[in-house]
Amino acid sequence: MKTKNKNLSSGLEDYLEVIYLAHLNNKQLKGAELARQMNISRASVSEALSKLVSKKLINYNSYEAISITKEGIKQASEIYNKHHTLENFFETVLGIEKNEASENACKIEHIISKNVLEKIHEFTDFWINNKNKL
Amino acid sequence: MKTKNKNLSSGLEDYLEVIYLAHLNNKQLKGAELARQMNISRASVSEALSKLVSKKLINYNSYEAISITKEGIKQASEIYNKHHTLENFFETVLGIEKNEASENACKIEHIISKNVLEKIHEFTDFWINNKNKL
DNA sequence: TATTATTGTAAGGTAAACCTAACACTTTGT
DNA sequence: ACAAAGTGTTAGGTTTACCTTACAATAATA
Repeated sequence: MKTKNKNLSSGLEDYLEVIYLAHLNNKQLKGAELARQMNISRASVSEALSKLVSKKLINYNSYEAISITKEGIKQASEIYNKHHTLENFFETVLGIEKNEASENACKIEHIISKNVLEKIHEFTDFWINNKNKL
Repeated sequence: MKTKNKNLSSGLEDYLEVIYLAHLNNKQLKGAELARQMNISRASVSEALSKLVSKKLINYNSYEAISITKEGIKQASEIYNKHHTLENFFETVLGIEKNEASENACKIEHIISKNVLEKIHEFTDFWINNKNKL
């Protein structure tokens, strides 16, 4: 007796994030291209896409470009914001180099709580405005 | 042609961490107790313990207390330090409540890079010494 | 348009972590 | 010392997320 689980797995979040990015950049994105970008087999992408379709986060028909739904955008942008907040904190406050900042953000974005994220965001803003006083 | 993988999975790191804690507190720890603490079946713990034994991170014989090896201590203490550094940062710098700080640390400790961790540590120290100036 | 390239999917497989049920072994308490 | 309680392992399942191989469908191009 399994019911729909509201929360996406890290994996599905990753797919959705790439799709969202393509959407932001007005890039057509097909399954094969997604597979290339994520370094994952076309077969696995195919499976993942049907999950995202059944969760109504994307629309997709074979051989057409993937499109993201309103709800998909909502969820993806949350993840994407987390990514940015983390990356920004790592770079601006901790002085981590962009690449490493991004890699760490990519992993942490899926598991950090909303509240901690907010605090990190606030702190980064605060830091930018006040670090000169130290 | 599979060779030994140097890195532990998150899961095995969790087991090792609990074993390490018992070691620090001079507590005898048997598989069944470990299962209880981690809310996992005895069967799963049994499997996990044989993996840790084969990686020479613990010593273990049925019905005896689990003991951790030198290498096990080395690896566990690294994870444990990460946990502490993160928890401390969340509490001290971000003002997160202990429980949430710990929960987030538990997840992030397995995936954050060593370098970022060090920077967080340094920053926390710096913050403690200088926040009064703001 | 015929051929080649690209794209998508189905089938079947692997590996990791978990589970329950059943059974065997060990320890404890009376 | 023996029954009850506790502990450990095995066998067999599930789920998730990958994979390869093989084939089918579509698109691009000579």
